[in-house]
Amino acid sequence: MEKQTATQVFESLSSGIRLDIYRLLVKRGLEGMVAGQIASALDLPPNNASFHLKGMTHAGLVSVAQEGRYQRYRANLPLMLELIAYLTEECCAGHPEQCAEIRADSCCPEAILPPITQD
Amino acid sequence: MEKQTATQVFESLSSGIRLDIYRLLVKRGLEGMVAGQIASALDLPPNNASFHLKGMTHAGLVSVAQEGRYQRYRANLPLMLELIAYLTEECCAGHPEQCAEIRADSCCPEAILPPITQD
DNA sequence: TCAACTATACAAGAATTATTGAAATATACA
DNA sequence: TGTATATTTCAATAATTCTTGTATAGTTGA
Repeated sequence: MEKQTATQVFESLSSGIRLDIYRLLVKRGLEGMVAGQIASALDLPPNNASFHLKGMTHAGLVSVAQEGRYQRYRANLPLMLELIAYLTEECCAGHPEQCAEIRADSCCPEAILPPITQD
Repeated sequence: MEKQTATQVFESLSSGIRLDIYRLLVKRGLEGMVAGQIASALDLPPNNASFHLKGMTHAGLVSVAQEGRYQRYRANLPLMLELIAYLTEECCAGHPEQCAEIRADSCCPEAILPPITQD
């Protein structure tokens, strides 16, 4: 993954509005939502929702498909998986035993580890 | 996880410099790096590195421990795991069969799925 | 074609963030 | 105590992003 792709995705999710949009779309899965639905679900002016959706689309975080006069948006879950891989690339290089258990648990987001202790 | 925590983490990673810092620290694992090392590794003015590290620390993305006159920074990996759980909360609600395979593969970041097809 | 509807594009001001240089704080060591 | 080192804080400017209102483009169905 290119660094610019990663920063664009993170920039997209750094706004409360865009984070709400993304999580809403993740919940909807393959069904997705059309722009107007998103705007009214989150009580946003349609042009503001459109502004944020444009940025998210450009970052690849959501996809858009035209349906007549509607625009249907869907979350791009695979991109999130690529992003996680990018972040943990070469994790704990040189000391694989350190992060073995961390990466193992990262396979099950439900299992949250306690914070790293500071020596 | 609180929404504000999530947006702060994403905001932290939305800058190329901070993303570089985070990935550098992930590679170092528990060993971490002191501020000066980080600045010279990334060819940054020390005060600029400090500026970004402060924000990342406030977001919880990195932790800091004093070692004499040095400040040692470490990546907070568990927070990233919480974040992933937060993002995929109620994923594909109502149609669990849709995302079953996606979530299964999310357990192994190496396996990247093709983009979601748009109907 | 016309009117209603959906959505995006554009422009302007407010607000936020980034970068740099200079100064300050704190620790280490002779 | 005095000097050097490590890091942070502060101030000022530059750059970017957010929000709102208005205008434009495309689609639908009478």
